[in-house]
Amino acid sequence: MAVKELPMIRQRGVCCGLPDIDAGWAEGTAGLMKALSDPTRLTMVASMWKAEEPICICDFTAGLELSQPTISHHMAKLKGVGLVDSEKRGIWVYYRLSADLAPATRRLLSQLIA
Amino acid sequence: MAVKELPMIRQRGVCCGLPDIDAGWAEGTAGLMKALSDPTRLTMVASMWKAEEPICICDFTAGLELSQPTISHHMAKLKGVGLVDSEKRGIWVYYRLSADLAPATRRLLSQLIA
DNA sequence: CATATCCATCGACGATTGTCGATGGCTCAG
DNA sequence: CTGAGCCATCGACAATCGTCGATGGATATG
Repeated sequence: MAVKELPMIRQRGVCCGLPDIDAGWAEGTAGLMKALSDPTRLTMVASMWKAEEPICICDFTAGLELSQPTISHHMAKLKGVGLVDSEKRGIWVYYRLSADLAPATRRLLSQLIA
Repeated sequence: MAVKELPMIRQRGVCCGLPDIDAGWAEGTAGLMKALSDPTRLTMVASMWKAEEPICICDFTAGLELSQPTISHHMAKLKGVGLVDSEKRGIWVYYRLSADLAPATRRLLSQLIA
C-alpha cells in the first residue's frame, strides 16, 4: 500500500474516476459484516470457533446475559447468512459454524478471532 | 476446525460453560464490523484500498449515486473508527486509508477485498 | 396423560441507521 | 469584493435493529 502523491492540478467541477468495485461483492460482503457487527453475535461466533464443537442454545442463554428470545434472534441472523448450522438433539438445539463455509469466510474469521 | 461429537448425556436445566470471549474485543471488533457493514462504505474502503492514492470526496459523490451529505456522512463514520485519514487541499478534501492502521486490520481488509 | 424444559416465533417498544434538503463555512477565480 | 464550487453539519424522516415478555410447539420424564 504505497501511498502516491496527491494530484496537483484539478479543475473545478471536474471529477476523476473511481476504481471499479463490484456492486454484488459490496452487497454480499456488507451482509456478512452486518451479521458480525454486534458484540453478542461476535461472541457467539467466537465461542463456536474456539470450542470446535456444537454449542447448545441454552448455554448461550446461560452464559450471555440476555433473554432466550434475544439469543434465538441473534442465532437466526447468523443462520440467515449461512454462518452456522443447527442440529436438534432431544429438546436441545446445537449450533456450530457451518461445515461448508467459504474458504475466504473461514480465513476472515481466523483473522478476526485472534 | 475438527468438529467433535455432540455431547451424549445432558441433564435438563444444566448448562455447560462457554469459552471465555473477551468482552472488550467483542465490543471493539463489532464497531469495526459495523463500519464495514454498509455497501456504500465498503465500496469506499475498497476504492481507497485499490487506488492506493487519496480520493476526493467529489469523486465519490460523482461515482456513487448518493447525495453529497450522505457521502460525507459515511466517510465520517469510517473516520470515526480510524479507518481513514483526510487531507484538505484547496477546496477539495482527500481521503485515504489511515497510514497507521493496525496490522490486523490491514490483514483483515486484504482478506476482505479480493 | 400431565408436567416441565427447551426453543422459535410473534408483537411491541425505544434506539440507531441511511438518506435527503437546507444551511453555512472555506477557498479560489474574476 | 463577489460569485461559485466543495464540503461538513443540522434537522427530519422512514426503515431497520436489539431487546423483551408472552405464546405455542416439540420432547422428555414420571
